[in-house]
Amino acid sequence: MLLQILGSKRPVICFKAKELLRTAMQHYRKEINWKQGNIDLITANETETLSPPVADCRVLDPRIAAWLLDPADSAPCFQELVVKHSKKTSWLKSEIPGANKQLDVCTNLVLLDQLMMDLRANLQMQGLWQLFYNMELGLMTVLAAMENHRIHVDKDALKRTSDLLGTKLKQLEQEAHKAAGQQFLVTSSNQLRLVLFEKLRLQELCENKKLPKTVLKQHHSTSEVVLMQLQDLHPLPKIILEYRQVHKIKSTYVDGIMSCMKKSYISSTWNQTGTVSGRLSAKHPVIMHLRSLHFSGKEPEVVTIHPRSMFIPAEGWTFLAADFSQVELRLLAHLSSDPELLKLFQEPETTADVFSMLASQWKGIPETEVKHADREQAKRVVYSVVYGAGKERLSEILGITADQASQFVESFLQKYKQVRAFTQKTIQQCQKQGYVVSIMGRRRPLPHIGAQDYTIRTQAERQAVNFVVQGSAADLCKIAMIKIFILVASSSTLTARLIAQIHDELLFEVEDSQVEEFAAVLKSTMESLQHVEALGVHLKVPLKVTLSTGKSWGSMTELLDSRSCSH
DNA sequence: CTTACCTTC
DNA sequence: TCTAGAAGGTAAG
Repeated sequence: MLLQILGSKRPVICFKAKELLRTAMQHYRKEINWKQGNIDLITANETETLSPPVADCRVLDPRIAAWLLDPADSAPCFQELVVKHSKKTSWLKSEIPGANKQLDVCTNLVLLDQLMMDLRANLQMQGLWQLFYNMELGLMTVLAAMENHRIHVDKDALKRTSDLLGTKLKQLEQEAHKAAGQQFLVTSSNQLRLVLFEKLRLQELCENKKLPKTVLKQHHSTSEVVLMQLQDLHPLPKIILEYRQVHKIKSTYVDGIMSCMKKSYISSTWNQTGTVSGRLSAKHPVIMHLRSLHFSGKEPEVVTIHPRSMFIPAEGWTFLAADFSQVELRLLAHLSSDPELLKLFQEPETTADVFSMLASQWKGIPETEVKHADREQAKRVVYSVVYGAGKERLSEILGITADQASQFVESFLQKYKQVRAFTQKTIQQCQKQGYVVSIMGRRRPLPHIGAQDYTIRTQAERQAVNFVVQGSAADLCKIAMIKIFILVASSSTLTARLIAQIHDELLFEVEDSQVEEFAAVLKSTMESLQHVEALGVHLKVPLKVTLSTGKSWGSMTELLDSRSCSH
């Protein structure tokens, strides 16, 4: 019924309870334990590699079922699930003396069975069974395999950067002491407050500005906004700001990873039911958030830290990353059928990058002159606008006035007329049925869609639009993961393994000799998802996958299509 | 604008 | 003094 298999932390649940239980008892050295809120029954101490028969298995997890019905309540414990979704709640409450007491295993098995049957009926009624059975349950084994795999980390390099950042912090600390004219604990906001406001009396130099006070006591705050306002008056605030930035990077991205390491590797835990949009989320560490950090070194030279380059493939293996280019924008083109937007993707065998193109148009510079930052800005602008950003927010991003920003929004939506039609249609539909649906049938109830309160209602409206696109992108990525997993599992030669998923990017570790072969099959498999017959998915735009390889995650170079190279 | 996680205050 | 939660920063689109 409920097994924790293959050394994975992922609980696994089956219908054929008795059989599995017996088999499990025979094959594993297991202890039966029932932990409330952590619904595992049997813990297998032995591990086994995931092989095709396992890849095929479907085990019914009520937590995932409940999450599909309403992604808003993410990780309820078993008892909560029973109370919320099972008809047999009375059974739970009345016949078992002491509701808080741990129930015996048999009782729980009966409850679990009933719960899963009720959930099944509900899923089928809501048209979510396919999604549950084929997508989410199929993904479960993929995630289990991914969690089982280790990502090697260059611990020495990590240690070196940690030390480097440490010295940088020491330097900044000394500078701060010099600027303050005294020793003090830089990390302490109390001591900083004493120095800034009682010793240096900086607040007297800017009485025209209002300095926010802490809520409880009427002290001056030392928060970032305050320091920003003070930075022209004295060197100290700026030093503190830089100190805090470097300190944060060090603790989250360097020491954070280090503390998650076991020996020489890390292995994130993936949460399948952690988001409302259907995306995955990862913890320990959040490999999704790693990025480069630039800061001034001792001399004028600039030191750059690449946390991703600490991640290295196993000996004889290479990282291969596959990225769905502009997925959400492509999906928006499909969903809205906007002719201008469709043209962007359909017409040119797109050599050009959409965001670079838009950046060059908006900034009036040739496309070859478009910098990475320009592209990034264009991307943020596009997504902000289509997801309903207000003029204030947009003016922040673009660094223009609110009036200019609202003009910008107008002209954008004027050019891509059907985008607005799509958002309106989505909101209407949500108002009518109380939920929105992604391209593969994932749904999100939005009870506040008809709220009286303007703020609450409009937020729900934006969430509705966002979900349809973001949730569809999540669907696509999940299908891709499953397809590739099955493909590799059923191949007699391929050994590639999935390391991580960063939303629209899949990171694989591939044997050196197989890189080309796998790259080709990966690309075509992912791009073929434009049409998924079984799910009735037929996108009006092609999907584009870009591949890159490298001997570290930090130094990936684009892998160009071998076919286009040969021409 | 949305979706996450993690640290600081 | 401690800690829960808001705020703010990061990522992704």
